[in-house]
Amino acid sequence: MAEEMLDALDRAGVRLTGPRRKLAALIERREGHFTAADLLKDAGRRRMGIGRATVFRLLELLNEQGLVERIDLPDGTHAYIPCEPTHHHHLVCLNCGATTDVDDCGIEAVTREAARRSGFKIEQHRLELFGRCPDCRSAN
Amino acid sequence: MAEEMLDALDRAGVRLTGPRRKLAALIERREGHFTAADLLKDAGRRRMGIGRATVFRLLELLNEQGLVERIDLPDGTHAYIPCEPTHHHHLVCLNCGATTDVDDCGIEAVTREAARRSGFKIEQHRLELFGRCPDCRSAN
DNA sequence: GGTCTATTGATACTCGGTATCATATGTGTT
DNA sequence: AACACATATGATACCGAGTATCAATAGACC
Repeated sequence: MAEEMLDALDRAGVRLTGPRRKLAALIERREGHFTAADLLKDAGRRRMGIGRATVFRLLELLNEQGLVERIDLPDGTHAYIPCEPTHHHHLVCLNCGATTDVDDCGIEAVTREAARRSGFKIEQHRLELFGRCPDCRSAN
Repeated sequence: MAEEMLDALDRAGVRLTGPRRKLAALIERREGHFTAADLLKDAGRRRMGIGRATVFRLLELLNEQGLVERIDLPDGTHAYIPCEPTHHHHLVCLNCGATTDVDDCGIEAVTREAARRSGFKIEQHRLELFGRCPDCRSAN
């Protein structure tokens, strides 16, 4: 997955620098959602000497490439999650933070119906689902 | 609608203070979504002498009562919108910021399907729709 | 009107993210 | 393999949204 990110960066025509490689590796080992601060702390613990700005810059790049998305947690805070660069929605475990992608699932029909009722022309939508992942369900 | 807010505050058992009444009136005259800074500026222009903290505190109260919701705009910024205290979703005009509420529209089926595919137990969801409102569509 | 607690505004602070800028480092070229 | 130069970097300062603190104020009930 770090490979995937580096490939995408390459394709985007930006440089494959040391800090970017290291950060991609750190993102790879993360599970569930994380914040920029989490990544920065990971890097700090390993004495990687990576600056705050660099972390935000990489996250922005990856976001542009669709490999990372910023989501709004129910508590109002932001987090980043690694994902596939196709249109999809996120399922977030409220207990452990694990995330999965789900594709369409019939949202199109919903947006069409909402458009019909409201007279709006709908151009974008965002759907976020929150709950318990299978592990956390069985763990209790 | 300002009445509605004041009633809700009363029901919530908090005091109906001057600043709260004034802010409720300001929210009433707003169209579309607004930020805390917008409200504060409104209040400042009218020399109401209302503090920053008070604005945030009222928005939080109204949010608890379901009369205001915080949404995440596509550009990543936050805004507040006045709304009804029932479960619903928001349609936001990308051009003028107008918002409308839409109710279920078949989302239940989508979450059920997503739950089936992923094994998650879904407890909450958030759907935000963005597009052009009827006025902005016809206005070009 | 008086009392007492909730609320207020000022201020300082935190936190996520961005702007700036001199220095360092990838990368395409030779 | 070294060159040149644009791109990326880290330090620092900054910004805007939101929260914590706290002495002063003002609703609400008697």
